[in-house]
Amino acid sequence: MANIYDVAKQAKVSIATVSKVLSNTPYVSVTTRERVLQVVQALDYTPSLAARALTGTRTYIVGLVIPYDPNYLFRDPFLMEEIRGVDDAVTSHDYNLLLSTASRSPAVNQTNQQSAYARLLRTGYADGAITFETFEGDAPAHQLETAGLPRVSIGYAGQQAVSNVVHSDDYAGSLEVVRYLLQLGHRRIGVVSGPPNFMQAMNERLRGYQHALTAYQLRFDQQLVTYGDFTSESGYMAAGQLLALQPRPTAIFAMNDRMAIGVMRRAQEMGLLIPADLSVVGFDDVPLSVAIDPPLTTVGQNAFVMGHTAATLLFNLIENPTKTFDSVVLPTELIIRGSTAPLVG
Amino acid sequence: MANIYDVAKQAKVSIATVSKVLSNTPYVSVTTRERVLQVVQALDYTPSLAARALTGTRTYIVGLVIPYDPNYLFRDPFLMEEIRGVDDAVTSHDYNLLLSTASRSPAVNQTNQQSAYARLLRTGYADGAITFETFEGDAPAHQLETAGLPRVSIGYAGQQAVSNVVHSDDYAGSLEVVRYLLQLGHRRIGVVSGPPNFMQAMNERLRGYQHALTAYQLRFDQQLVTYGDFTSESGYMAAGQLLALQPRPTAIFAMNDRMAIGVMRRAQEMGLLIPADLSVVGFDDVPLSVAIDPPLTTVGQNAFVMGHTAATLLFNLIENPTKTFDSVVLPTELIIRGSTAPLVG
DNA sequence: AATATGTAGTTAAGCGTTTTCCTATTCTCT
DNA sequence: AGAGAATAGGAAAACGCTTAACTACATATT
Repeated sequence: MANIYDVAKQAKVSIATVSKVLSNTPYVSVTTRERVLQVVQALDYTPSLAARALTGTRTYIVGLVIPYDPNYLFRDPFLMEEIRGVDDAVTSHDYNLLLSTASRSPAVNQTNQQSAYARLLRTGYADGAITFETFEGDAPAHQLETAGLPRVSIGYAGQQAVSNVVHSDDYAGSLEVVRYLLQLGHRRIGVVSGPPNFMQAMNERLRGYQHALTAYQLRFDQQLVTYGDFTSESGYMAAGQLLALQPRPTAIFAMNDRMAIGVMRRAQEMGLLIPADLSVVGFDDVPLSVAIDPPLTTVGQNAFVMGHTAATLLFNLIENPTKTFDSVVLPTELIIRGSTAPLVG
Repeated sequence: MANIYDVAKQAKVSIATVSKVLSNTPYVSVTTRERVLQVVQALDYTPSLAARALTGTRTYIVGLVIPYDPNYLFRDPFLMEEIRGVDDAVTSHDYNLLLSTASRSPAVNQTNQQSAYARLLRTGYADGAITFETFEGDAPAHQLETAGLPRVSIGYAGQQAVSNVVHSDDYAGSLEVVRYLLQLGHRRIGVVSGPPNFMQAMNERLRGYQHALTAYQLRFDQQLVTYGDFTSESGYMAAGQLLALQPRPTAIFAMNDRMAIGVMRRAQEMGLLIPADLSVVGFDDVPLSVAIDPPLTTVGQNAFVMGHTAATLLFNLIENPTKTFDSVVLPTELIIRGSTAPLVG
């Protein structure tokens, strides 16, 4: 592979000039710049990451700390999209992504003694890091921060005062979809949430639900809230519970699409027509939600954009480490399809 | 952070000696070695990756090329486990993982102009690469190979003559489970496969199915083969098709556990008892398969081990690039649970 | 006793960049 | 026209490590 000397020689300049051209430093004449760039092209020259890193300026690498949790796999389709978003942003900044998987319980994994965060720091080899919602308390985030490594987390901060987080506006999305159901005339709205205290996002969605009710002077009824584990099977089960209630709910808000699909299946098996007898809404807007019958009304959130945003924010932070932020909240979108209808009678 | 000079100074040796100690080069006295190691400990010294890479010997980084395909997400829980296995092996070798996501169709992603493979090469920054089953033909693999970069792929080689691949013994696993059903007395065994020509693994499992039949002098009946898309919903649909057949199959082999769960649900809804009226088997042994009722008989394959193995093989290859191999096939395990029973009557 | 061999450790070159400090040339004023 | 500023480019140091080549000494071999 060509190095900077090869370029310099062919362009008849010093390596310093080549470096300047590549870093857009001023005081290089247009003709020289052009000439150098042409040689760069011709030789397919890419600066060596290692050498760049060694000079101490930039490593052109950001760490990606992926949480691993047996249960967490539920979030998977989302995770993958988020990663892709991160990767996209990172790549377009000419950066690279260094991966670490982090076990929730360190014991799971014998060989990995150090935490993913510690490893990231040890190599001294990243300009920043993207982490996901910190199960492990704020220790890891702080660990990175005290080491002076810019970090952006995807997810909620939790009780801890962690800054630089990005997540969807789960509260508002939930508020909006429940308000929509209320406007349709529904008053008894069942809920299928995620596992209690598993993800902050679920709490936020519950909060949105409650506030929507309050706005309509409705009492919150604990009976109407059930808990699934994100699988469509658990939605199916939860629906059984909810639809046995007297009086029966006329709408069900499942807090992800897969559970909503389970709800629909159960309802249909019970002979209920959707949306005539029961309105069903989900959350996420997974591809499957358009494919089913009737297509699912849901709250859209864009995992790719989330990852992309997080990475972009990280680059801002790398540019200017003092410009931290509290949290960036991405809007959700109410997507009305065929699974909801006004309450009749 | 401490560097090699700090260590050398404290240990009262030259930096060369420190380096030798760390790389286990002979001709360092035990006392000196001990002393150096103690200082290394005390200073929490870790060699700079950048500097190491620059000397041209090793980068201590391997690339991980993750395929991305909207449909591919179905394989997700598996992918995540495989990645974890890779990460585990890589970490225990004191290596790091550089991530690239590769889109099946380049058009999906505007910003990523170059293929993940090309990017990996450009940085010149990996000692090897792990890739996943190559949708994109053998071009990428060859691209890496001609660049002299050791590579191991997880999955099947496809039609192309790609070496250094590792995958499960799908054929044998399938053969074994179908033979087991045959031994139980079943003769009409329905199949729910994956999307046609999507993954080589599915073809292998079909081949196993056919050979098991042949061994029992049974004719292969195309009617008994249906195709799902790995979701439990698709298993549910496929089961409807299969169970409408006359005479009805007495056993169904779903080629992943999620589809098997869909099959079970459909059968149960139709009033069939499992395993009394219908035996059901899956493939993969996902955590859920023990949790359902009855627990699912399935073919276990270990994604973590697969990833770990691939990485370990890659390190062998890095040590000795000439020692390539054709393919490493990981055994599967027939796991008999409650969803299968001898055919009665 | 002289030479060869083995062991322990050091010196110094080199990896490919970035960047600071210089020098040289060309403008721009007065 | 001459001084100072702006522009253009180069020389060389520094980043932190590995390794080949070397020195020095102790031990073994003849």
